[in-house]
Amino acid sequence: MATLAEIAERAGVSVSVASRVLNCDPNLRTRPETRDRVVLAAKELNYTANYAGRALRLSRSKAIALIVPDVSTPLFADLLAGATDAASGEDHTLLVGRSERVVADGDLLRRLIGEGRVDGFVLQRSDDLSDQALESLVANDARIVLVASRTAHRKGSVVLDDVAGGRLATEHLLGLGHRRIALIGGVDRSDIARRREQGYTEALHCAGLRKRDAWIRRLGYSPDASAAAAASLLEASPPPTGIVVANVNGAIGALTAIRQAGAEIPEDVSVVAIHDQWMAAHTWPPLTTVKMPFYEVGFEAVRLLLGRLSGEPAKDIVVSDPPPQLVVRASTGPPGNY
Amino acid sequence: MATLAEIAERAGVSVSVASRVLNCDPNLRTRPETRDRVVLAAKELNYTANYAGRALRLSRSKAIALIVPDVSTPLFADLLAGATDAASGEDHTLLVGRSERVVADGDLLRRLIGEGRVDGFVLQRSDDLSDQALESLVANDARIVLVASRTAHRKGSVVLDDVAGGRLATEHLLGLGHRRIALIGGVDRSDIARRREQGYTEALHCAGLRKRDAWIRRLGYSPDASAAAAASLLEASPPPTGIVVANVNGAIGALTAIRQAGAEIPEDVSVVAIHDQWMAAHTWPPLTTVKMPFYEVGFEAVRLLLGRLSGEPAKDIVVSDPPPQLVVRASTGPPGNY
DNA sequence: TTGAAAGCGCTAACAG
DNA sequence: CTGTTAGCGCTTTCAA
Repeated sequence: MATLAEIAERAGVSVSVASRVLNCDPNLRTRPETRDRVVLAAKELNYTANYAGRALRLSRSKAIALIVPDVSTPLFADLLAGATDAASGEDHTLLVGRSERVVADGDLLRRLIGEGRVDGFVLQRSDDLSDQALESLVANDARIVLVASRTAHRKGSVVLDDVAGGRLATEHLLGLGHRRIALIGGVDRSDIARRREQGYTEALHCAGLRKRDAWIRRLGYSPDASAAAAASLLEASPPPTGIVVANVNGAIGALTAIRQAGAEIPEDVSVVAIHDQWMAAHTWPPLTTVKMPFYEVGFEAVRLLLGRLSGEPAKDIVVSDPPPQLVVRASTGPPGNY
Repeated sequence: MATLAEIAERAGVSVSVASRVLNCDPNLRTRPETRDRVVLAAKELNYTANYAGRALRLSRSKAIALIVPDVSTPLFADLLAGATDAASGEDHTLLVGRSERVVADGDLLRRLIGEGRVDGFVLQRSDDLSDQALESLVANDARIVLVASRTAHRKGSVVLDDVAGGRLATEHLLGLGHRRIALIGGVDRSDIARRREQGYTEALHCAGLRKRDAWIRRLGYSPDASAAAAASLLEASPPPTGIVVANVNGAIGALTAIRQAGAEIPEDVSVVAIHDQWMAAHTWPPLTTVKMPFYEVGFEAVRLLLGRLSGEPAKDIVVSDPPPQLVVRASTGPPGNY
């Protein structure tokens, strides 16, 4: 590749002028003609600035990493797309990492930053990371932004409007006439799960209902955990006629378990899930969901991170635009009569 | 972070010695004691080599990119895991890109290399890229390795044993007693699809059967395309009693379409898919699949790329270890009697 | 056995 | 308006 020196030579100027022209240095005063020569030379030689040279000089790698617990869910694709778009919009590259590594190797993050490979991180917490471990991992580091979940003592996060999501899912069931509505939530320590449950509770209250422990399960978001939860809910007496599952992937497992237990969906029990993904249209029956703006979360998270890296103050963001949206398919219907 | 100069100073040696010690330079002869002092100093200061400095000096970024058409399928997770493991095993970082970009911006790849952001690419072809476009994209560039598919005129690829996969899926149905076996394949120009179809054909031949065009659909791997294909297959006369779907995601769509058409699985028609993913255990009925070693493909691909980058000759690899493996679930059974 | 020094490509402070 | 130059952190050649 062409170097800056070559451009400068060809344009008959010094490297510093070339550099400043190509970087659009605002307080560079140059006669248009020299400017044009530089631009032309750069184009002719197909110049692109060398990354390492710039990084070394600026001590900024212009790369950030997105660390997630699970890339095997289509939800991740949305997050990644948002993050990638925001990153490349600001001329940054995005690395993807899996959080098991990070958990196994406590100061991996700090080391990656130390090496100068990346300038910062967007981190999606893994559910098996304790609050304490998380806090110590992120400390008060401005170079780490938390995504989807947040912590009590630290600003710098982007989350969904989980309360609204939980409320919307529950209200849908309520609107269909359900009164015995169960919740398959996440594990206790997940703040996401707590917020979705709060939405569920609020919706119930607004309808003059109270939440009943017998209809609540908190086993986590995996298909298997939710399957187990669903099976046990069907044995409650009376059993619920509708179930809010706090995560699509869990709901997919729940569907299987319900059918294996011999119940019909939605005749015997309706199921609505929070989050939408393509597979939801291909379950049997197709799953009613609440679509959450996860792309936007990814997008905002890298915006926030990049902002912080250039000195903006810390803040916590709740993405509420677009708002959670109900996608009605066939897994929900009016309650049966038993 | 500590710099090499700081380490050198603390150890009372020159930077060059420090560098050579820390890089385990084989033809460096140093007395153990100096060596130890350097190592100790590095440990005390928690030294990690600065990335940009090294990259600039070596003109090697030690980063490679994995470019894929679709991150929204769990299959991608396997590929990524394999690629990541191989990359970090050789002290490289992995970037992830989506191929739409690459297609939209023809010389993105070359530019990324030019900038020195990455040393090379593992590229998974998108089906809507024509053979010609692909060839011109990768040319004979040693810094690009193709994954999952390959081209006629160029070495440097890692693919699955698709023929074996297609054969195994078909033999499974044959073994259950099916004689009218259909194929929902990929689009014509996909070499993956062609190989899987070849496996299908071979298995049929071995059983003394011939493939019939009326039982073959080549619409692509998406759930919707396969759904349409499945629906149309059910209207063939006579209809097939078993269907091999060349991709899990397609099969998930096919299942839906078949049920919507009112047919029972596997009583009326059995379905087996190539590739396995967690969702297959949660379809209804749970889907019988042929698990392919996609993690290994990712792994081998970056190995191959890294090898090529350090001068090894080009080659094409077919990953056949572990071999395709049948995962019997509930979507296949003996043919019904109609 | 070890050290000095050049130079990778870039930006920016400073000098003209 | 433009040029000179130092220096970011590293590796490696060459000399001692």
